Amino acid sequence: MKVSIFDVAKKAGLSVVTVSRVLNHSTSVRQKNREKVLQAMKELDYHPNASARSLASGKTGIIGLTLATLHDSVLDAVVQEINDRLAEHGYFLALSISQGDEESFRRSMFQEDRVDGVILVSPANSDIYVMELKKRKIPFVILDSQQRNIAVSMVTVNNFKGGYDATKHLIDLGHTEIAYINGPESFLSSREREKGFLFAHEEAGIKPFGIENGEFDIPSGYRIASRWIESGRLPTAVFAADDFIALGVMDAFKNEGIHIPRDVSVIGFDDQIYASEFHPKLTTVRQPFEKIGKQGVDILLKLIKDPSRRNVSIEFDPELVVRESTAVPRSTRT
Amino acid sequence: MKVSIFDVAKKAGLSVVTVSRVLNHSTSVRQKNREKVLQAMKELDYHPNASARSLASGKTGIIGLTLATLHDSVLDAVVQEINDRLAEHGYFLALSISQGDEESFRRSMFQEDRVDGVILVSPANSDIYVMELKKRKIPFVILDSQQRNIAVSMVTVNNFKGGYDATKHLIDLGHTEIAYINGPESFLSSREREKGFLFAHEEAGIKPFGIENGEFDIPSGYRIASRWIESGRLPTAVFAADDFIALGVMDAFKNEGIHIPRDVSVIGFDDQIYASEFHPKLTTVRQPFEKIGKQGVDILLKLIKDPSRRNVSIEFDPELVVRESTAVPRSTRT
DNA sequence: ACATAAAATAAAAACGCTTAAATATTATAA
DNA sequence: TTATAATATTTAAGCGTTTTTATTTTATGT
Repeated sequence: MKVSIFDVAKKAGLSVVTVSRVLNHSTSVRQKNREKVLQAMKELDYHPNASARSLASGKTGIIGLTLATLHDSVLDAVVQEINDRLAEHGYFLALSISQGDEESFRRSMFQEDRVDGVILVSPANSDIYVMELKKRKIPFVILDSQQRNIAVSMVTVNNFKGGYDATKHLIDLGHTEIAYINGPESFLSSREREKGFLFAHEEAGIKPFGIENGEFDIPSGYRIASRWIESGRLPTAVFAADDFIALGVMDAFKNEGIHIPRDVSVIGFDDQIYASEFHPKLTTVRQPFEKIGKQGVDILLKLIKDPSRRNVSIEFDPELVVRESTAVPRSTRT
Repeated sequence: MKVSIFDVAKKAGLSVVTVSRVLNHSTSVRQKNREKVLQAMKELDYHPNASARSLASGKTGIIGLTLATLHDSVLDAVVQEINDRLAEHGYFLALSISQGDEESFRRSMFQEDRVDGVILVSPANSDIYVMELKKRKIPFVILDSQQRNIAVSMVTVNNFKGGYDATKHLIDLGHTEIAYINGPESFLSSREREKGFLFAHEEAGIKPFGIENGEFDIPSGYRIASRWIESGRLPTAVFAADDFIALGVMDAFKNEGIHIPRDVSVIGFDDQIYASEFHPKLTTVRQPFEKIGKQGVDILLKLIKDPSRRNVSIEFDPELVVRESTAVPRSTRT
């Protein structure tokens, strides 16, 4: 009892091709006939079958989105933006949460011509994705790449500059005892931010208070700050590789009555939502997530339209957002 | 130069049907021939075409997931579980972030036979979804429903019990001045938790300190706690309708030197990840997100297998998780 | 070894749409 | 009015599978 394009055609007194034409917004349909078709569709409660359309046209209207984990609120903004932009263009989003292991990838939707294109967000080991996607000739773009691969399209953020800006802000305030808590070394972003931190110190001719290694999470910040407290030797400012670390650091300090920013300044990275919801509001380096998502979609859509198009890489500058967690160091005060 | 099922059949010296059989894990294929086919597939780097399969079989292998927003870390666990379970069964996940307005729904993937089933998570106004899905005969299940609709399958949590348990915990500790900060009244969960809060008080024969209204976020908790501080009249314990509110409350108290749990006890709801990452670690009422996700998938899959199956509703009990943010009230101490 | 049941294979018909080529209609200009 | 160009429509051929239905092969019991 399914109503097909034939039924619509019959009801409208036209051919199926004409119906198909109005379905695909083709121009070659007389306005009068278009209305007839639309009317027939409505009366029959007709809904096109996506599988049939895909099979015939070779396009699925689906974009695959690969995430390493859902549990990354930083990505929410990017994904939301991707979702919205894609919806504007009539695409649907297929989700693939994959740790980047070969097996889960093989089972993923890329294998069956299910998608017109793919967006990879912060892929852990993008190599295996890139190889397969290229082989299968599926257009793709990498967001927040952890590799410096020239042969692919990607949009990234200048993490070196972000690290530099954050540190410079602290130095300009008068700090000379600045600690850096890094994210995992495996992340390019960690390494780049660290370089920026180091460069700012060199430039100012001062030595870092120290560099610690953590994960991108609250407990890392808490643990490391607690160690400082125990040791009795505190930095006057800390630059955390991400907001969660910074939040953990603040939590540890605040619980010991160490006031922020009076006693210690803290600056984060990302400007994810919680950064401005806790007090003092976190000074941080903002990543332009919306821009990243939008740009990623734009690039991908162009790639889909013209697969021979050459790859493009776009890098955005992050932006320093000064809020309440940084101030001049205590010793400088009158 | 696409390699199809015909090419595989020819290479293996068998018919396309046999190839199709091994593709669909049918039993009617001699082991020897199955291997031949698999071998041919590998040699030709054959990948089946999902659109063609869907068109012929009437099944897409895709499950639609509808979320009101991505920005709800509470849902991450549910979505993750759904993703994993679905992957186990060979399904893919199509994401639809929709505010529940009619228009975005019309444009959604449900309209073109794109999905075999749908999972609705915390839908704001599920009516329009339910109507359309039923009309289109698409199996679906609602998780964390905000409506008490009997004619659909859903899995929920007993929020009344959660509210009661949280409050009872506080009362058992000796508290008699307990405040409740509610989520939006529009949420069934808010109203139910409040009822549980009230019932525990009635049962104990005491009066609540007060009931406030907020959103499910950190600023709400902070704002309300700040008001209490300003007024100079504090409850000895506060039950927050969710962990974010609780975190906001703790932030406000801690910044004023009000110690938790010595001066004020705080209990949350959900047990989302941050609950145990800040200090003191938050006592809360845990929602079994994994179970909810798993059960939702199970129900949906059964519904897909047998659409005539009658609807089922499952309700899980939440679980009190006592950590560090609650203790006996100050006055009770020796 | 033979009849019979069971299992495997083959041929052909959908599945519902798009698209290229061919044909018919309408508009435009001479 | 007629020729020509521009537009719209139709006919027919796929798109790559699955799913009957019919046929052939293999296994089972006597």
